[in-house]
Amino acid sequence: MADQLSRVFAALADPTRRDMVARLAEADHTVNDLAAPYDVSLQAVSKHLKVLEDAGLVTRTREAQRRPVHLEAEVFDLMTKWIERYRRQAEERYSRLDAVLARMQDDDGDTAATTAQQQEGTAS
Amino acid sequence: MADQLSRVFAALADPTRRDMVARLAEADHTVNDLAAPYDVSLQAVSKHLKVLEDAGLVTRTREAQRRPVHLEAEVFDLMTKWIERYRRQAEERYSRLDAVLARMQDDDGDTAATTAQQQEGTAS
DNA sequence: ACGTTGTTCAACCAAATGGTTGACAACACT
DNA sequence: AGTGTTGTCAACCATTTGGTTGAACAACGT
Repeated sequence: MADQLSRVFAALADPTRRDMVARLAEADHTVNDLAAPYDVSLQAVSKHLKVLEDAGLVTRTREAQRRPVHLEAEVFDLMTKWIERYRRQAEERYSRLDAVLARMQDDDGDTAATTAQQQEGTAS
Repeated sequence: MADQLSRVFAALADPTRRDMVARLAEADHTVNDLAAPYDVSLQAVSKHLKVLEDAGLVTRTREAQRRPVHLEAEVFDLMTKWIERYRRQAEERYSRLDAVLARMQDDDGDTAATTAQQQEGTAS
């Protein structure tokens, strides 16, 4: 279908699914249990769960007739790794830029109007 | 349209958009610049940028004809906050469960077959 | 065997998504 | 003034998504 990271992000892009994850963080739940608060059919909830399962966010084991749903929190790491990597990169870049701007203030350069992105583009 | 958290997750659910964000973490880019590596029309890239902009992940300022795209890394916090909250909650639950199981081992309870989720459901 | 409970599968529908092409707006360069 | 560069807007198309209903399946209690 798509790479897992895409599936995880897509799965969490829906408020109902995020709410399910939130509740599953507290305790495992059956499908009926999960469906109770929402004003949609049981089948719709089952579909949402399939999306979460395909993303690797939950697993379902069998227990008599019930299908307890269990949150697999490790998948969160996939996202945080991705996010943190680029957040850090961006922040480092901004602080480098701050340094450049501070230097320009001191020097009173005549290239002060040049935009930040060009500075960055040519910076080492 | 939808809440920002949903928009941010949805925006990052697309590999092309994630790649754009990755490149924007390094340096600001113009639209043409951004579009170069991808095998899609410029208009498609423009649409992707609109999605990222609506999510608050990027801003576009005007500079002559060019429209430099700039990454707004603060929005990442929205996601990490959400993710970390439930990850922590889930992890705490698991360690509590570990404690319960350990206690059961000691006691050699006859309810050992009872599933974890039921233990959790009635715990605390 | 039979009904009940819990859950999924199948077919369908409306809206959103990601892509296309064509027109055009804004600016820069002669 | 005329041309090229950079980017967006509008209309269209195919696919995906989130929802519905109705039927089916699976595991129990009787």
